[in-house]
Amino acid sequence: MTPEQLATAIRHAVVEAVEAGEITLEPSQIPSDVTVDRPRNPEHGDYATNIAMQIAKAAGVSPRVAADLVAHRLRVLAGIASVEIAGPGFLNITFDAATLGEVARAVVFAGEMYGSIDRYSGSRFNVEFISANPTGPLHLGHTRWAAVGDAIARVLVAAGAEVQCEFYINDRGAQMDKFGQSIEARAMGTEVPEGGYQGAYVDTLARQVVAADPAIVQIAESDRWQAFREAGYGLQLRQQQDTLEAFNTHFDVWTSERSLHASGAVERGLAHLSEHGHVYESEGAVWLRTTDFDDDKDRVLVKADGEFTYFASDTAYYVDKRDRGFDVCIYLLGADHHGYVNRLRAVAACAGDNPDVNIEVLIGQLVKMYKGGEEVRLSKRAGNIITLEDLVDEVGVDAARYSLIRYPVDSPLTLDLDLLVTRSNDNPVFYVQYAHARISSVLRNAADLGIDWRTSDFEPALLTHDRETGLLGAIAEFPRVVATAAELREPHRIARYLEELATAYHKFYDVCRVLPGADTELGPQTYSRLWLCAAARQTVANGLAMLGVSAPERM
RNA sequence: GCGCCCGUAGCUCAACGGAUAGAGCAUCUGACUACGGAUCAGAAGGUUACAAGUUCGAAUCUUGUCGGGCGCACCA
Repeated sequence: MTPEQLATAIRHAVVEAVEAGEITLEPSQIPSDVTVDRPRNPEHGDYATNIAMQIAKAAGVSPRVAADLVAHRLRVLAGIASVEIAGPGFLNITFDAATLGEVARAVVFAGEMYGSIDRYSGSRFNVEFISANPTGPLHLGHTRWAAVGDAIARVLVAAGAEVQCEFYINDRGAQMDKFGQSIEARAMGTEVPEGGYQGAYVDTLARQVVAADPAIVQIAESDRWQAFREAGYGLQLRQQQDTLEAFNTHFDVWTSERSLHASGAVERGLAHLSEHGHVYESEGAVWLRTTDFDDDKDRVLVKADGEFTYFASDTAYYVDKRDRGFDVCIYLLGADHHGYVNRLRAVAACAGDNPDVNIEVLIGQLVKMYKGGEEVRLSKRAGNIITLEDLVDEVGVDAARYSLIRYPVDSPLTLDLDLLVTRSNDNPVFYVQYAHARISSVLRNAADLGIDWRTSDFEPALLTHDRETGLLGAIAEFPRVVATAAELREPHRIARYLEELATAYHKFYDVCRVLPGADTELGPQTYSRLWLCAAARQTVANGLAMLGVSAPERM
């Protein structure tokens, strides 16, 4: 019996009590999601539920009475050893040893699919993140989303969703012109224009552009900056793409703002919005009445000079995504863009969609970084930006991704580069990976001894040691953690869970000898513990895969 | 001024409204001539910023105050 099945059984017991006339509840008063916790205190059993306290009031009975009605229906179920009523009305449930042990077998059989659930099967998600200008390298501000956005996508996939990761290239507008003019200036040895790009990378781009096309310097001065702009654009975009692939973050689709205009998607988007009646003209400009839907002020789509605004591209892009068949469009934005939330939701509403369903804007707070006890400030002008590549060079892909993913994004994150490079528990990725390597070592040693646990008898009832049941319980939690992480779009829950799972394994390993040694002989216990090890390793590996972090067999 | 986010151990942070608020780091004390000591066992460390409220139960929900971050374009 899994925790999920237990929850179902508990709900069923409530329904039975109602049908038997023992308590009176409306169908809506029976919780659809029954809470089943793993208590911290082992005296409280393997699992605990608060169902009695939830229904007591509506049923007009005391929690203890409600608890008793549920308890005696659970006690007769196969696999449940005991059900006790405790405290204000908690039900503390203990499984038979074999019931818990069966988890190991199920995990081994499920393999890489363990933890995959069907919560979102049939749903199509578009996850857009980073979406930087192609005018420079990706920096720390983008890095958090590069890791977290990718992990969110992986978790949603594990939850059964069809997911497309998308990068929106802001390749239109004045900043691109400044970019071109800056490269040109460096190549021609002239002054970088006011407000232009100063970083050393501009020099590098200039050299690369000229090296690839020496004739570019011969172009007439009036047109030359545009040639530099296009050449630099191509190089910089390529560089961003290579960096992200090396970071284990893959985008299925790269959509450029220019292409939205070239393909007529912008006009189509505006037409779509007009049909829904939220577009109007005023003071020579065309506006979207976003104030119909909670925005502070209406937004301009077409300026008085006839130019489309950036906002026009955004609205068209949203309509385009929905036309491509996505049920939910997720936007991951930095805190410096939180002012966009209401207007983006308003766009969805203006397009005739439900902003509570079809669009989701997640805001991530900014990342600070310390080195040598001092904050490393981000400043493109001063040229001391930390790029995603810098971070990876310092700490490696696994540590960088893990450190960025293991915290919720709604609070600002402070990372200490000096601690990240040390292989201590300040960087728990090593703790988790070590558990995987350690299990791998045990299984390797077993094979060297000629022990084939797969073809041996697995006896789940032998796994009764506290450290064994603790590990089994941790393994059994995984699918529920995936469900929560997916529903809340919080992949940090996977990381935190993996740390608990690793702890459970290390504790088990410390006390429970697996392979035959001085005091232990090859027998059923060895085989059963090897099954448990295999299940633990599989779960660790599956969890790390959801974070895009490697699961090494040796470290 | 208005809006969003945050305030938890010395530090970095956890905790889908549940039982005694937990980890790691730092400090202190222990554990292998058997499977990887990058581990494990233990000690110490708290008025969950503050004040009211909601309820069987609040770090979590509501309101207010204080403190910090970010944002309020016919820029992109």
